[in-house]
Amino acid sequence: MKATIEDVARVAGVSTATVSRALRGLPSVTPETREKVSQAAASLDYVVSPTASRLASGKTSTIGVIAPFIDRWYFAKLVSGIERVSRSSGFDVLIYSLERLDERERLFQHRLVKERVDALLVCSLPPSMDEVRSLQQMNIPVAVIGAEVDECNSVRIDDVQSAKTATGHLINMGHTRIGLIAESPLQPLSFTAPRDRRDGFLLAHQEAGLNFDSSLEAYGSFTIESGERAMGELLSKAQPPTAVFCESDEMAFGAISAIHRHGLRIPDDISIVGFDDHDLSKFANLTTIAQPVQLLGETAAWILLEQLKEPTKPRTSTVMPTQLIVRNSTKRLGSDRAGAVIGAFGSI
Amino acid sequence: MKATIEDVARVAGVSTATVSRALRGLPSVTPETREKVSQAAASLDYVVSPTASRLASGKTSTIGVIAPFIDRWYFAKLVSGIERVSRSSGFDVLIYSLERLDERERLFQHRLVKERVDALLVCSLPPSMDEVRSLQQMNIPVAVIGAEVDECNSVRIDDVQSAKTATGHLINMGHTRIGLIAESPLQPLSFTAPRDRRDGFLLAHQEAGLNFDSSLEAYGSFTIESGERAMGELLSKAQPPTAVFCESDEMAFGAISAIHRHGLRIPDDISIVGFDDHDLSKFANLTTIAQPVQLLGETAAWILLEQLKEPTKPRTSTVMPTQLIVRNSTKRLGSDRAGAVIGAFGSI
DNA sequence: TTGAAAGCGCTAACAG
DNA sequence: CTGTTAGCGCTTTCAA
Repeated sequence: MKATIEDVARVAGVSTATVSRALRGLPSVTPETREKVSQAAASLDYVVSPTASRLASGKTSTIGVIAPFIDRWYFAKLVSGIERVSRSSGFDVLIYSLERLDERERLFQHRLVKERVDALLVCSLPPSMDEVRSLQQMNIPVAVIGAEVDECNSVRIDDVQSAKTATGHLINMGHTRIGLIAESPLQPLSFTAPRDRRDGFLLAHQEAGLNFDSSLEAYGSFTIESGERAMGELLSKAQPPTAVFCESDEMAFGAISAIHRHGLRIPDDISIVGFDDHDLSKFANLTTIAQPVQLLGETAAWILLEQLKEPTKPRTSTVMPTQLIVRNSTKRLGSDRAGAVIGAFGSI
Repeated sequence: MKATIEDVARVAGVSTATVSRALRGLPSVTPETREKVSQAAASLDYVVSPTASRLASGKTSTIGVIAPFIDRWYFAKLVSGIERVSRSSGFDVLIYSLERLDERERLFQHRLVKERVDALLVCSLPPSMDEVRSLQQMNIPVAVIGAEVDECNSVRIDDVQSAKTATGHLINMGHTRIGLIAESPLQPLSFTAPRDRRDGFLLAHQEAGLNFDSSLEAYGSFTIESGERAMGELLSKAQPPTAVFCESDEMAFGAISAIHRHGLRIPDDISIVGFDDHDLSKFANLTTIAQPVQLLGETAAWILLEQLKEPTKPRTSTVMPTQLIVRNSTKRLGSDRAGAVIGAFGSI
């Protein structure tokens, strides 16, 4: 029933070693031999057993992906990019989602991963010191997406600069009381992007000689719901902000919702800037920072694959460009509403 | 450096066979022996080599997931559910995305998959006759999510009934000119859900003694953009519909966008019903059919795992419940707007 | 309950 | 360029 390499060898009239070489496209095989082998393999409907080949070669042809979630827009896009380039190089992708925190330790600590993966992609989770050490002990190529980590490849955007640009846009429009919807510092998974974005926000103020009223900071957890709640808090202030920078588009969606629920209008009463350029942002007419998420994933996977081919390749640190996309959720403070452009999700 | 089962055996003073049995929790091992082995393993920081154990046992402890995309809300949620329950049973999840169509053939045809997977989960892609045959030749448990397929386990919702309910809601509200934004029949990947939803839509008309004006049908491809385009077509009709049923929430988002772009209001000028209950639908105030997507994934994975444990378990066909969630994107034809509820994505 | 030994199907030296 | 021969690290009869 299921043909092995021996069957192929027999039919082709060569040794198993030759079959192995021929099928893997190694150079030292005559065209004729290769052809003979291919035909034999085809006639037997033979496919190599990845398991056997992994055991013998010590290579798994698999890239591991560690991500905190996989059902959020950002991570799904990332994984999609990773999967695309990995598979096109014949690599499998093994996903480790960290939704349960206790798995985190198990994942980074043990050889569990090392045994099943040739390279590792860590998404948006700067590993702790200990974890970095564990990673290094694995002695496999590692790339981190969305953070800069010593000793690891990294692919990311400049969160500080991007947030500064977003905030600068608001400041340029004359806003001075600008709110911030940021990730709670209590968040157990320690991302760096939120902190960086907050820094950029602050930096923009500083460079503009503006004072940030820290009562205008509210916390969310990168979800719509939390963004809505946070915006609710800001709106309940005695003197609410005239503009708000949200560390993610999803929180911005929540904020938009809260604003409308309070009977206010965007951008007339409040301007909103998000971060990500979520698929829906265009339709929500949200001014935001666009980052090439899928491309981040593709690039990171590509770097790892290159390093697997050529182990001497040096570590790289790639910073991808972002772009401020001005839509209709922001306007100059005090000005009339610009034109007659109606937002996508007009009031229902 | 890396300990093997032999090292453990030596330290524990037993044979490798016993180590294997002890570590896998097989019954025929004295508590004392097991304890000795565990300690030895721990002291050596030993983890089994999945590769070796796979080759020896013929089991991969891996579930394969075939999905057309992984960066769309529905599929990401599905995968998330699958991953959760698989991993908690010690199974890896291998994702095969079919974004490139040519991969489809390769995937179903060959033993490529069979060699790396103990069971297969096919998401929303009713396999063709040939493909079903291929699947059966693999002789492994297969579950299909979102479609009913002979000889396979299936986990799904009742798309016909759900769409009928959604449409019925519109009809109950007095609408008679109801538009339909459906998947293009030209779509190469053959899903059944779209067809079923269309059937349900038609059925609702029929049972209400209503005639469906087929000029009110427009096509999309389950994306926001395509929904927007489709709605644009409907709005350009001499006599546009007063309500529209969209086969997915994402297309509904696009439709909403188009409607506002045309200066019309929801639900005052047009009512909209979607399908899915996307994370954002609550905030877009979209009336829709909620389906338990993550649960579908969890259930399907669970069924497969059970069948792997107990190969005699019969195939199952599970239909999960859906629910009409009435929000503020629909209203009775001709009535005043209900109350003062303001939509989440109020006009920006 | 435990051990000995024979593979699982392939790859990787090492010869030739 | 091709064949021979050891393993890779585990599981699994079969005996004891």
